[in-house]
Amino acid sequence: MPAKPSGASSRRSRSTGAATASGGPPLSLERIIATAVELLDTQGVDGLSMRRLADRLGAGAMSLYWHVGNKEEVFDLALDAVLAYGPPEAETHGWRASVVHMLEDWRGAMLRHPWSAALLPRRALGPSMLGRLELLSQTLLRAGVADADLNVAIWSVWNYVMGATITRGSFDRSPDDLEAAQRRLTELGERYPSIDRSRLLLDSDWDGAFKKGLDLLLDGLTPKR
Amino acid sequence: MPAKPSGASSRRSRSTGAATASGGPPLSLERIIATAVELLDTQGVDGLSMRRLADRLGAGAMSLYWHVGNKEEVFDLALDAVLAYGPPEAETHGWRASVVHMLEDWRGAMLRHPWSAALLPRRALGPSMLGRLELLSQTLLRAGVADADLNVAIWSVWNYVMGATITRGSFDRSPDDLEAAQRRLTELGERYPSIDRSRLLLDSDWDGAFKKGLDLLLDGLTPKR
DNA sequence: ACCTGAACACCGTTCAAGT
DNA sequence: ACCTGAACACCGTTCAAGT
Repeated sequence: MPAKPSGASSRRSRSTGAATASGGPPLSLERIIATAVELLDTQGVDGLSMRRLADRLGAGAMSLYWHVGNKEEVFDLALDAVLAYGPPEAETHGWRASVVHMLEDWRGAMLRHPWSAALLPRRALGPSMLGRLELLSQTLLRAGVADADLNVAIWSVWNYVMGATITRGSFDRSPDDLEAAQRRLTELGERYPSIDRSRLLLDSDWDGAFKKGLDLLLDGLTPKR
Repeated sequence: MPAKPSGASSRRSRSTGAATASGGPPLSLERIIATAVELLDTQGVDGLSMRRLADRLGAGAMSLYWHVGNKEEVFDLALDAVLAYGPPEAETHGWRASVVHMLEDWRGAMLRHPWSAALLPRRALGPSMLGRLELLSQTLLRAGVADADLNVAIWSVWNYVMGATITRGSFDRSPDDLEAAQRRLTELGERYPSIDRSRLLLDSDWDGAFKKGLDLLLDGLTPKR
């Protein structure tokens, strides 16, 4: 069994490269991950199979296993790629702005790649999320959160973003679907009068609610001045 | 194609029943769901296959499809079974106690069946969750929440419970695993000094944090008297 | 009414082999 | 160093058939 790079080193293949059977560009970790993300975005989690991924890359079905240990690693790498964070170019003023920026960017990334939110809790934390956690941690300390309260504060924020985004994503089906669901609720009639009446499934300002709740949460977690 | 019950009617097979090939009790929706939950609890989401489920029931591989449309329906039914809610026998005093009771019961159910939290956002809302939402809705109204604020309040609570439980469940690996993860963090050294120092992955009082955060949230959502 | 096996179109992964 | 096909042990589901 030859030594495999197994995902760590992704040196680009130098020279012209014999390339793949169908004449496409040669395989590389970057290309594999980029195509995996593409496939996940368009076909969903169940749409990603090693065989389909290889096919899309113009490669033989088993070629991927040279670059990658197994399918789980593909998920980990795609997830980490999608969650990468480069802090804003412009100087943000104040700890609050930088926390909010990071969290909204995180949420945005998960909504742009709807498979990611559901996947994130099931995988180990990759560098992208560790980086975000580190930034969050440092910024909260800078904001005056006591050492003893730090972990609770971090997890509260984390939970808030995860809960809001997962829910929002799951109700982000087509308007027709939502209408149908709400109609089903109405048919069930007397069984669920209150949530039927409030049109719970339809009238929800997700973005506004997110911002508002986040403000409340940060107020609560942070020492009052 | 004969008319199938397709999950709605679950009338029990009367008479002794020819039973299954291996002589076990006859199939029924109840038995199928109960065994599915068992399998999910012991083997996880990936451990549930239609073939394995049938096998465990002492039935031929394809017998399930008489009782159930497809695998997704098995998930829906197992999820709904696990999330059923019977309000407490004893009279609870006050809206707050009854909200807290329902939410902690919900959280408890998801933690007892670790596959359920991750699955819930991906499936349509079943009767069990609709019932809980209805109860929550009515109770919040009783607590004085204005009609216009109701949906935001409901989703805030929902998001809170989901976020907290999914995260908690995902970090509920063996202590050894957690130690290893935290050690890996330490090795990465200067990269994540703050979360390494706070032992973020290890020192987390999940249950305490949940209760505290829920109290804060309910205070914030409910009109101050 | 309920259960069944054969068959189809897929999977992930190992392995020995090619260049 | 990198890519490949054959093969293995699985999947979910359809269908025609059994009782």
